[in-house]
Amino acid sequence: MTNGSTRSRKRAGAQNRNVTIKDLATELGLSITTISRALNGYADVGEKTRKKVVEAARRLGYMPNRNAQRLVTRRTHSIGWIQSDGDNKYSDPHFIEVMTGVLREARSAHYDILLTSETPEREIAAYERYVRDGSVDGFIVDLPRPDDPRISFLLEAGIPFVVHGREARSDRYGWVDVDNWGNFYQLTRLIIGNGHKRFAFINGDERFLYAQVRREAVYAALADLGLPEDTVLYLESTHPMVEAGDQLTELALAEPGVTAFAYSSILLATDGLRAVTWAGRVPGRDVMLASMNDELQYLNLAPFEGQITYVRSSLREAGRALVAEVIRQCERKTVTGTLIPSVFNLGDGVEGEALAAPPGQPPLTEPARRPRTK
Amino acid sequence: MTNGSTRSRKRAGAQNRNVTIKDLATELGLSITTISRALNGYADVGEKTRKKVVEAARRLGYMPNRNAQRLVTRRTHSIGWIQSDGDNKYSDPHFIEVMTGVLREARSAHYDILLTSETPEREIAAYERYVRDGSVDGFIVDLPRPDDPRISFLLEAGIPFVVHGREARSDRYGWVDVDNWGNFYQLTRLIIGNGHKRFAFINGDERFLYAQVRREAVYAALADLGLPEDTVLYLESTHPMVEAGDQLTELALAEPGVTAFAYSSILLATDGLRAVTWAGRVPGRDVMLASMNDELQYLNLAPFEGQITYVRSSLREAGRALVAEVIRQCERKTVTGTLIPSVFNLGDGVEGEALAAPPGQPPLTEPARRPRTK
DNA sequence: ACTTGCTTCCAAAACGTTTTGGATCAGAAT
DNA sequence: ATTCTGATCCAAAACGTTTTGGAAGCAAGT
Repeated sequence: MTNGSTRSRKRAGAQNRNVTIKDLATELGLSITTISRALNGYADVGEKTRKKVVEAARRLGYMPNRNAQRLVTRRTHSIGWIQSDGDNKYSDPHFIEVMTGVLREARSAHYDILLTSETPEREIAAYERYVRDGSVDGFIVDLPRPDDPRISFLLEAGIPFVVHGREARSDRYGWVDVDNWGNFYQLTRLIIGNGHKRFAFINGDERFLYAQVRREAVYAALADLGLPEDTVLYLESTHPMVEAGDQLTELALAEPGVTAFAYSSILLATDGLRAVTWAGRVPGRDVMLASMNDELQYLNLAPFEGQITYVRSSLREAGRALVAEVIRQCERKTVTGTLIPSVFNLGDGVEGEALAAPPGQPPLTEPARRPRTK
Repeated sequence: MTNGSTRSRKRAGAQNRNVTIKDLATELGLSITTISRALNGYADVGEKTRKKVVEAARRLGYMPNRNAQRLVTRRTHSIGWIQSDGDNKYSDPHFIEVMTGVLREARSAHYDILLTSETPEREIAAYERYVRDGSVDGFIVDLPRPDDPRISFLLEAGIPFVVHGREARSDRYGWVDVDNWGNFYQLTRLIIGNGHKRFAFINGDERFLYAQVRREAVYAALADLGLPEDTVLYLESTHPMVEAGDQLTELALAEPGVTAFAYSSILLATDGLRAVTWAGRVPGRDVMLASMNDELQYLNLAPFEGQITYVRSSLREAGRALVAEVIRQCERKTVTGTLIPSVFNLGDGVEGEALAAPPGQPPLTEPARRPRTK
């Protein structure tokens, strides 16, 4: 496939050996022990000699060999991200958003990210291999599914990992999540509280837990409000760019009585806004759009100002928290959960009083999804 | 920012040492030398003992420690991708597309990808560090710019690398590229050949070489056809999702005499098609759309069938070729260039005879951009 | 004078591989 | 009988760090 090979030429190949700790030792007439301990900030090396060592290290351009360090310390200072090659989820702009945060935090913590794709069959084995052969210290697991086999395995194997999301076992591992349940419970109340009798909910891919939790939350809110289930017209988009928001919105517009739209992604919502406008409806007057907004960095929301009610939360912040948590886990052996904050942003003409959840309602920070009876 | 920490709990922490080559040696009563050479397929170990060794290795779940291997062989079997944290280019869906190919080829070649983001100031230093400290064997450089300092540095330092794109020095390093020049030269001829007197060209970000080459090609084609420069209305989109194709297309529609549109990305083109349709024009009848199509995996082109003339080329294939080339370079010290093939796909009612380039025209496989006099 | 304690340094072992330079032995060639 | 030739194995060194368990020197306390 990659034919068309053209030129060919030898490379210089200057096989210059790197400067090692031993070079510094002979240069300064010290032992390699002292060099090592000086550079690593131990207290048992004199202040004047430490100065000399760090000066010489900088002057000779010394750079510790990370493989030697890893071999002896049994810590790699790098964490793995194994992408399932089967699904197309990482062509999703949301993936990039959290990866941006991951890379940024990793850099500032002096950790590396090992990115791999693996076929579903070999995926589990890859998790074991990468930690057993000394490639990584731990993993980040994105987009958990119900009874996710990756989580089962990693828990069983005792390998450090953090999950972007929660499920039934989330008190046993480190996680980072947004309050999916609370946010969509609230969005539903908001829509109903603004007088809409029927609305469409265009959700994300139900194979993933976050989408299931959001669906539960919407139906739970309706139940708590004493409204029938068909108050919501439920639609699903497996990919924000394959099944675009405008097509699904047009579908919903054809249904009688639908005057509001809830979206699981701001990408779906902006597409939906276009369809709504096209159909001659005016948001804030005769129609209401509400959405989760994951703050995709490339998306300019200015043109949609005031036309979409959204609750925003930063996926990039989640990415940062993910690597912070997995590092914490590698270094202190404790697992903790982190909730990324969300903030509501009401569109023009939208009343927000429904946001104050009345007593007796389920807590907004519902820790796990409530299984829905089929 | 990542407040809301909740639970905390100790982890099991079974500090079980991994099985090493030494364990195999004592288990089988052989020397570690023999184990190593048996596993690595050397000829100086008997066939029966080799059988025993691989069987024992599988039985005990032996996995070679990669850091020990890397330390002694001075080869890491992993390649680096350093992303500039300053620009937003990797929120571009095109990035994901090539990364998909990169990861796939890396996996099948048993290489790892080290992904990092780095601030522009420290970027160059990072390239040196990652290869000097034994983290990676070489690099993939994406989206080269004019006189790209990364290329200058990597050439100077003699570090293995491959560039996704070509420029003046491209005979001195390994590269993978699509025929940007030829493709846009041809697209221009195609538009003119189909009777259009004026057209808009909505290009990508001119900070990157690929966009500059495409602009050169369009103007070169016009010059070769004896047409004035203002035959083309030149527009630039710095990001396919920030400056969307529909807005720029509406802008072009307002210009007098514009009946055709060329796009640097299929994302811009599909947006543009929407704007054109909105304006009541019909592709194939009174308007023509032409585009580069990078085969984004999530993009469903079926709804646009026949309405856009495009030349498609696989970014995923380019990704595969990139890691293949950098591996080849690490192992055989030769640099070669690879041209990813392109194929034209004419829209409804579009005549393709202009595609046969008349003699005297510049070759379609123009190796580098022609500097345009300012 | 003798111990104690503190500061500053270091030799040697260890981490888990690969590779070098033989050693051993059987059978074939001389 | 001796040498030669493969075939099969191995001891030891090396890769570049960190860490362990002191040693040396010196001042202060007894």
